[in-house]
Amino acid sequence: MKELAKNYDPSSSEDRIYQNWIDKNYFHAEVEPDKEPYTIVIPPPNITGHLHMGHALDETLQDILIRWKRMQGFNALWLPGTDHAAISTEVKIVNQMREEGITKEDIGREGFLKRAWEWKKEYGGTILNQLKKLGSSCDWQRERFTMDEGLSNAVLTVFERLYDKGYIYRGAKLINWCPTCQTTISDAEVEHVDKTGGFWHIKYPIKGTDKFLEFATTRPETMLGDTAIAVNPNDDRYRDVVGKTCILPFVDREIPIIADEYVDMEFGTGVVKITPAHDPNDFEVGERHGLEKINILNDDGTINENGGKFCGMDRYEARDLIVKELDEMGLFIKKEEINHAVGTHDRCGSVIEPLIKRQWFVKMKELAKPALDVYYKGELKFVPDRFGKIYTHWLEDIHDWCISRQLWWGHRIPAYYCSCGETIVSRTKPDCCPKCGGTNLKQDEDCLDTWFSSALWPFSTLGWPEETPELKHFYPTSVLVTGYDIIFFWVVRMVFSAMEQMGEVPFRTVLIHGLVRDSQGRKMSKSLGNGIDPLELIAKYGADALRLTLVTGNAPGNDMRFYEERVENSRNFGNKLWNAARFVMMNLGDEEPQKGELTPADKWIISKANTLAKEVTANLDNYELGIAVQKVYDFIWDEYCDWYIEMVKPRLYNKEDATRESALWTLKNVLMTALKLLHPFMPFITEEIFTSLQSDEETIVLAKWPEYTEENNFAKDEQAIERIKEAVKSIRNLRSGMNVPPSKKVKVTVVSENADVRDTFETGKVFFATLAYASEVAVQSDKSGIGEDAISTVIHDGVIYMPFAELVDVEKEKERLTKEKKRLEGEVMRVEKKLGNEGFVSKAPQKIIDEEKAKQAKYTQMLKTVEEQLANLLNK
RNA sequence: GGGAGCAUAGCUCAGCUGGGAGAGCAUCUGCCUUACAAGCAGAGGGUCAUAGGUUCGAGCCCUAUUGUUCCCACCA
Repeated sequence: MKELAKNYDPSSSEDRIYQNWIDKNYFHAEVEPDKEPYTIVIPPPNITGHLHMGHALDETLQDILIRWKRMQGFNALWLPGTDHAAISTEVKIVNQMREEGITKEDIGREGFLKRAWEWKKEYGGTILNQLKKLGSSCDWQRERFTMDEGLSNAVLTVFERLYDKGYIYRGAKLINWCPTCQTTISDAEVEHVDKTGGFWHIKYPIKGTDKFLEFATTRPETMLGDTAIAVNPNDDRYRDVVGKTCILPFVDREIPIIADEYVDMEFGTGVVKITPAHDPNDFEVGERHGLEKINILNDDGTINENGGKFCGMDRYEARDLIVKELDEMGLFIKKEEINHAVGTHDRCGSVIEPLIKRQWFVKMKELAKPALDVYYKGELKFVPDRFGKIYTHWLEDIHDWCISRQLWWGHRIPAYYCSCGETIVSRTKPDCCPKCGGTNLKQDEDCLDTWFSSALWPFSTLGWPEETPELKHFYPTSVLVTGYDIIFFWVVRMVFSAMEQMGEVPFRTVLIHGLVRDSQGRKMSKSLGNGIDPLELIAKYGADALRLTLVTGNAPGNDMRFYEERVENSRNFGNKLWNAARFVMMNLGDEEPQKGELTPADKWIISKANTLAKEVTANLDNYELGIAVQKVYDFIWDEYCDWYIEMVKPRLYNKEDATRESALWTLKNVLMTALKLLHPFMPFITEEIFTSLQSDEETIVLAKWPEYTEENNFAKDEQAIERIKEAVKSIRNLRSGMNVPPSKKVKVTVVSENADVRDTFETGKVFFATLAYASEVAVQSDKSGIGEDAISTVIHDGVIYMPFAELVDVEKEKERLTKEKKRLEGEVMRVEKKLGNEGFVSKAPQKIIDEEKAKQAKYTQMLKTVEEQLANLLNK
């Protein structure tokens, strides 16, 4: 027998247990064609990342599913890996270099990449090691990285294929430019932030008249790129000026006054300046009217040579100066404050400048269709379902995806330009130009959007484009677990990529979770400094406690507020379980108990555990993880610890008791079932107890998941024990009301005319006595031998008497019984009203009616007994 | 301008297909009962946002309203 500490200490065991799992290779999944696969690919964290609460939640959910399915006998594969995170990583390295006084240009592309790979080697594994602390049962032998050779090959293959099919094209379009990161970004990466800003009212002189056209703008500096002024064609105010021109100050350009439906007559003055090169709407207007597109910005956000004398100034500096000079010219009218949505870069927060650049795009309309179809056909499900709407809305209103980035860290675009003007897209560098035969080919300088490679993750990680056995066996994956915040970035792109390349969904279900917020409901963020470090919590309370906290009391898709007190409670639960196990082991000693004859109490807990297995499995099947774990928690704490263990104590302490061994057997076996049901949620402590209880050679990781069986269903015994529990509660309530300490034990007499009830209490006499703090228990059919002044409490089909004469305060007793009478009268009335309702009796299901009838009988009987008791009291 | 979520005990939240309102924390009372004081036993506390409707029956379904949070969107 092992000596076990009184308090469970996760820090002393978790790392050891995890190492053992790794050594034994439990998490590795081989291709086994006979076994049904269950696959999850991890949302690859960035190599720059550190484990935060969001990861902890995401990984916990995945680990629960994987561990559960593994126990169910599936060939469970959880494939881990990391994302190269193009911008994040590049920015990080550039910053690091800046501290050393080096720039990218100093060391060149090759030098930079060399450095980046070194950085990856050093820090890229950090987050994965942190995942291990959580207990994640990933197959580490299958770890992948988005820039692995195989995955890079997948990227190039997809690029080439999409290009050949005409889905990828290069063109000069209006794109989102981040002047800080100096790269394009996709629409999904633009975050619209409401800001108050200036709204400058300006007027331009109309040529050939002494009139002006007044308009307002939030970005005065873009006037340098204006190529028209627009009004609504139906606007009578401006009918006569359409077709005339304005003179653009500073650059002295003559720009036409045009009419376009886009202009809202109601808004402002009904006049809009048109800058096709720097605004998406204006771009469209420009296309319709054949306007010139003049780019006035450099990549760093300064004004370029098209800005005349403002050339070289930062755009904001130029803005102020332009307004000032317009004022001097008498063209500035006023400045208002306005609240409007400003596009910012979600990574660095800089204001995005729309501008025209030649970039690579994916044509999305057609690719989106199959991704929508699979959702509407039900081949792809979201849990909860409402997130399907977010998914479809995005796909239905999709724009072409700008995939080129002006970065070095990432997959370089496999396009080669010949001096003859030919563009060749090829996975490998062509020897010569197929058109002119020239050998002076230059590869495109840009890299691909990070999400281009993560979009392929569910199949590239399994070996695609090679037809590997893994791909055949494990694809499509079973479920994808992720937060609602990356549906656009990732989920959407994985689905259309998979549909195009594999012709099949990448996963059947998307399980969406919410955000982990701080105790005040704010997002955890670096800038607020309100982040809670999961690793610190693990060190303090253990990974099991953190996991339990993250999964308890939270419905799928909903955000959760995080309180450390909740982790404390989870830790306490672990300790409770630990002590229950300690109790079992102390009593087991070295025995291996035989089943023997089971008592009603044994059957009751076995039956409860049996039902539990059924319900927990059903909840997990429906992704109701929080409900599932709550049930296991309640079973262990309330039923197993607070009732069953207390019930069997007298049998254990009496070595002569004939049912002692069956008590031990039941204690152990029910505990085993509970441990297994809990294992996916709290893997470490369950393994620690399991191996202590069973043997070090076995593991709960591969234990068989409990299943409901008919032979373990004991409805009658459940009912009997519930009746005793009810009586115990009633007695405790009574004693507590009179402030009787548990140490004061008295004779308890159960009086019932019902033979079954007498039998129940007779059989459970010993533990009933313990639970009810009784010195002895008598069970009889009438009141004979009970003192006149005994106090009583009414139970279903009986009365319980205790000799508390000296403690009884007659007035208080009257009050108590009157209150009880009132309560029961209420119950009887409610039930009778229900049963007297013709509509209820004729329409409600029979089961419900029967239940109500049983209640009617019970409460009527109890009411009658209480009335008798009360009458007796009044007679005194 | 569209779309979605949330509103349940003092606090934070569960409540799965409609069938007598739950948990954790907090509060109050009594217990160091030989597994556990990170514990045990008991108690108080809710017109389930408001108003209608459907139903024999509504926290749950429908409609409207109020408050709140979030997402999407090109009103300069």
